[in-house]
Amino acid sequence: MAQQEAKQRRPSIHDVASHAGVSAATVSKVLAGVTTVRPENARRVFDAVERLGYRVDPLASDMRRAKRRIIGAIMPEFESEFFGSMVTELEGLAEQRGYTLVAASSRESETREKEILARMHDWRVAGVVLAPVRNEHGPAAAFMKANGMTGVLIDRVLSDDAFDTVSADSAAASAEVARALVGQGHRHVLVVGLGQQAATVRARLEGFRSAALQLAPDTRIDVVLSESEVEPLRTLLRDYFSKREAGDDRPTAVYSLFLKGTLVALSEFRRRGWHCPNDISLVGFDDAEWMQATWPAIAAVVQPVREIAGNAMEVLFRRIEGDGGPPRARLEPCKVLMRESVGSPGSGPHSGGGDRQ
Amino acid sequence: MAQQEAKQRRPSIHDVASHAGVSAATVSKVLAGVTTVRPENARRVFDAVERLGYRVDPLASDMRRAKRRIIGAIMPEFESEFFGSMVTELEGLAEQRGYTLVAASSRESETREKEILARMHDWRVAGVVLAPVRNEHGPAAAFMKANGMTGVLIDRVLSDDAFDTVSADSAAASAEVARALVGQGHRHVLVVGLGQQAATVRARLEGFRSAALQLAPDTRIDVVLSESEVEPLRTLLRDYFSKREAGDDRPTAVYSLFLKGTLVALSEFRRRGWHCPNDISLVGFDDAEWMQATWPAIAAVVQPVREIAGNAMEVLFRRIEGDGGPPRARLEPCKVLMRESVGSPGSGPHSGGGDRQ
DNA sequence: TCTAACCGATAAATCGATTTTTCGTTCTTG
DNA sequence: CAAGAACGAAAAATCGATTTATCGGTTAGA
Repeated sequence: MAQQEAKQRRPSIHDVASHAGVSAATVSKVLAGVTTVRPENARRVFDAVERLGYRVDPLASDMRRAKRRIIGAIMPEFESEFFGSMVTELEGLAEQRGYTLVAASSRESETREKEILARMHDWRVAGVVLAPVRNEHGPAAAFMKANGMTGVLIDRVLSDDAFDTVSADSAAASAEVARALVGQGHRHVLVVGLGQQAATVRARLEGFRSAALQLAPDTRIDVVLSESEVEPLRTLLRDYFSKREAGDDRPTAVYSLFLKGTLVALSEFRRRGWHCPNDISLVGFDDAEWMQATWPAIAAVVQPVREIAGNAMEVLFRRIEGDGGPPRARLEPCKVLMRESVGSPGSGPHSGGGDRQ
Repeated sequence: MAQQEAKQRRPSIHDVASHAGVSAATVSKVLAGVTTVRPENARRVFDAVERLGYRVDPLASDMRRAKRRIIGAIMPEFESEFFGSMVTELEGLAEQRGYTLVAASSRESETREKEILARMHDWRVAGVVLAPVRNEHGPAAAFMKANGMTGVLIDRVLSDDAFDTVSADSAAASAEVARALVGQGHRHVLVVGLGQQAATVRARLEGFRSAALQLAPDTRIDVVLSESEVEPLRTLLRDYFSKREAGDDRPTAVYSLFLKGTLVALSEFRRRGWHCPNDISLVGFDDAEWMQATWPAIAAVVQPVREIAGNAMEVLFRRIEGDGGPPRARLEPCKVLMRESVGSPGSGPHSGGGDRQ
């Protein structure tokens, strides 16, 4: 039933109206759940809807209202598990409230980020969930501000004076990593990161540093940051290890502040024939499915994707519904999974590839 | 300049018209590039557009035309690199042609897949790129057919009598994997897969089997398939290995037909203390960034994401523009990257964890 | 000279809904 | 019993564009 001839024009609200013998306005009201309609007419409308297989055209529907039921989501990339599941979550939450999510990737470019935002503004989206490439002070957030758009900033942000922010509590997680490493006896740790993501990198670095130094003031913390690209980081890391190896004072552990850094560190270990955790320990910010399948399993900070997405959507819809309170910065706690890639620095440097496990 | 008062109603085409001293129709024509407008008027329109910061409302614009400039994309998940970059590519291609991409995740559920499709039909999208959960014969494709939607099916499909299909040439790639493994001396290989994805799983399995048997007719090929979920596969695999280990006839190599299978196999190796490639070799369908950073690096079949996306969009737009030719099934060649996880079965079974490299 | 074709532009219809206004009944109530 | 409130539904306005029909004014051809 309700099987219409394919390829045909879909029935409009007027078709339903004439089939039910009422006006289009009445159909609209019935479907919106207005109670001031005679039951008899409501029934006939429902019948006609059923018979014609009618469904409201969201485009036409949104046309008439001030706020359209579309949410925009801008992520720096779609290729990682973190942003992938973030989009999945956001889409589900938007759908729950009858909104459509339009997601776009800024591909780690602030220029593109702003263009996408302009296009979403053209669509007159009700709200935007923006995961900025760098931080909350970029051109995209400025654009949103200048055009009075409503939105939430997530992930690589700390706090903002115009928008709500939701992100992982990087500092606390990093402090926990520091406690774990220092607790295992590590006193010389290398931290690697990407300077571009200034907002969170600083929080992660300082969280780690202060916790480590508090527990063991003699801890030596080296830092290798690449400005904006991942590849330069590989070179910097290579140089760093070469120098340290020559001077025989290489770190006993590496803490990567972002996923690609973990991969770069791992492959640099490979190149040098170092094995985790005997030759060096490794912890990375951001978990991934493969990390528990490889040997050794890689220790990682797990970001609370569901919580971030859920909170972002909640606060966003509050704003859409007119909440005018001051913007709030929310931090969600992470989980730190200490896996086999972390051990005591016992075996000492240059221990070679002998025994594992 | 063009900096309007924030939060204010955006200028409509009528605002531009009155500022330029012409009618809305003229503005529309000028912006559409119609040449039958007096240059003087065109200039005034452009001036007004500039002054007001006017941009066409895509919603209102699409309202009036039969085909809306929206493309729907449905992927089984967003969490993997493959589908993540697929969405990125599709989005870029849609944007290039002035279309907006609305992506949704079916979360590996055929029910959800159909619901999403129905919603996209409500939006009257111009076309759909569907990566079905199972294959081209599912309810989603049937829905598209019944409603006369235009679309392309990608990835887990072979060919269809109603829609164009674009996918990786799984069979050829699997044959190449077979040649590589047999060439290295493997004569007992386990193939693991997910039965749900019938379309491609069969192609991959048969491609592998026929090539292997052709080269070495005595090759023994075991198959472990889980019907639809990943977790059962873990159990099946565990049972399989236990039995084979007891009988002292375990395979010397594993070929996983999909990414999660590779992860399951890897962690099962971990559990048993088997190391690649000394104790067992491993090749997986689907590449991932981490596979070249771990030790050993994991051999994998790389699917041509860009080519698949590019072709899908090209054929889709051809259909949107009215091409009525018979549907075509397109196969894009894969690359096979043989990495360290594959070696000769020399060390023999139960070789233990001694020497690596 | 009169009509036909042509030009450029405007008015009006249209897309498919929602929302406001108007209007005819029926029900209260003084 | 008449005035007014209440009710339910239809008519009309609206959202912001595109497209078609129309129209006045030239110019060309018969």
